[in-house]
Amino acid sequence: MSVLGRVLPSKRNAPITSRDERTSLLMRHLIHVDLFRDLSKSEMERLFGHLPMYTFPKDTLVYTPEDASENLYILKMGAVDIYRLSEEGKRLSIRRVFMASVFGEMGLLGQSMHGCFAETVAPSLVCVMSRAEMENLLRQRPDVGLRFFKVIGDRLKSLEDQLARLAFSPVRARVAAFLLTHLDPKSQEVRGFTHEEIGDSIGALRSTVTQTLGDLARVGVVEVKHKRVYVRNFQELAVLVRE
Amino acid sequence: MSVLGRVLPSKRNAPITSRDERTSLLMRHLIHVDLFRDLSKSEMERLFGHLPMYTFPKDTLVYTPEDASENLYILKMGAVDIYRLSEEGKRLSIRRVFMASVFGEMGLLGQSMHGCFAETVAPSLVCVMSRAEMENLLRQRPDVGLRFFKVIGDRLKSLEDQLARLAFSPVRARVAAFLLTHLDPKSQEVRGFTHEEIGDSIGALRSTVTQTLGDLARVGVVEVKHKRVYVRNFQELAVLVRE
DNA sequence: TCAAGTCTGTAGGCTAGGCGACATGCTTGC
DNA sequence: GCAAGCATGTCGCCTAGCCTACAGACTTGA
Repeated sequence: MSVLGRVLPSKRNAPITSRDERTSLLMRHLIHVDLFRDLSKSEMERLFGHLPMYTFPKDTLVYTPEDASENLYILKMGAVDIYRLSEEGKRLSIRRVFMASVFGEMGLLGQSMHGCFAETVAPSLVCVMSRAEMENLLRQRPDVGLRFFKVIGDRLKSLEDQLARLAFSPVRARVAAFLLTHLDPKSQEVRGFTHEEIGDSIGALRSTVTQTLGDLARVGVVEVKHKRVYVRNFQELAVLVRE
Repeated sequence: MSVLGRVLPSKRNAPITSRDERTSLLMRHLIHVDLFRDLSKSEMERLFGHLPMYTFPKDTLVYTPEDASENLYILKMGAVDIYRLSEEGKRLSIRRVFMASVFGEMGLLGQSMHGCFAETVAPSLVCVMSRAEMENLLRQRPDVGLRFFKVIGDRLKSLEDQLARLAFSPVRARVAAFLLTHLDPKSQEVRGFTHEEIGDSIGALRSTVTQTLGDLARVGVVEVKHKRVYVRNFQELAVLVRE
């Protein structure tokens, strides 16, 4: 039923079974997952020690809309895109998940048919927790539930923001917003997204995004390199978001 | 800080304090709130007996984006619109809440500044639960937390659906979708919404909605009356949603 | 190092739907 | 029962951004 085994039946995504290897990998990454920060190391070991873990190459489906499995996926390394496809095959990216966060939470929320694909955009290490296990954890530790609320609150907020921007703002403002929310504060740049991916996540055509980035570059707000956008005028960009 | 007292300082929205009246109103409506179905009558009485309750006339703000209060609102009677306003004052309706459901859950999810207005669209009876009280309840009764997950899962799903439709579908399909989701199965009609309200909730102009409904009527799919749309061809409408 | 594949730049035609404006029709409160 | 105020019908203009198409640039793997 799950695509896990179906799409990638090779050894590459076979569960990692060596006890030592498991424990080491578990502990090294789980402690960074915000959702579980209330748990002690020993509790994590007890709760997660037996969970299956998978490695996926780039461009691999983790789940699809047809997939009825209700799991919480913990992304320990790599990156995963959550997206929908329209009837005609157009893509709408909902979000990109990076290491030490979780995805697939809709399955836990009684929304198994939520219409999303989850696809790795980099080689990834994923841990899978079933709904039953999660419910069990929540019953034992309501404080984890409260953290979970926070995580989901962020999702709701961000979805409402996206919805409002799509309804109100022209492409230019949506591009500006995308750049600001994906800006790496250190390097002052946005990397890892093609213009097409940006378009898919703000609801615009690839060529329109290229055009818009070109406009922004001409005005000196950004500098565009291959798969890379350097933000030169943070202030002005923040103004453009509000148009 | 809360707008509760500020906007409506009259007696009309003063808390109802008579013990008998309270209990009667509480029990009559709380038992229909899905979120609390795991609780016994006596538990409800104990947990909710002391909560403030308010009556609001039509067109009254229950909270605003500036409102930092973190409450869960239980709508016992009436109807409330949750919406955002753009910079230029354009409205985007997120959803309309009817009796026996809850709203304001974002406040509980650590999103006090979530940018939404809640406004009654009919005379309403509202019960208010603070974040602390809710957290307390969740700690005592994790099963209520699981129900809450379901409620929030529905919200996430519906927001994603709206987002996808806004990104992919033309106005006509969005109108069709609106009609289907707000259709009263008994009377086969959609009532209570002006064309402007429909527009605000699908991200379209009032006049465009009127135009579109006219088109649908000309094709015989619906019949349009004042503030009322009778669906005549359910099948065809369902097809139009997918365009 | 070269070739294939992917990503980006650019341009022209085209239309959905925004925007404004006005006229007519309900309906509700006095 | 009337008048004021909403709600609806309709029209024309106009632009953002879709769509298609192609060419040049960069990157990557063999």
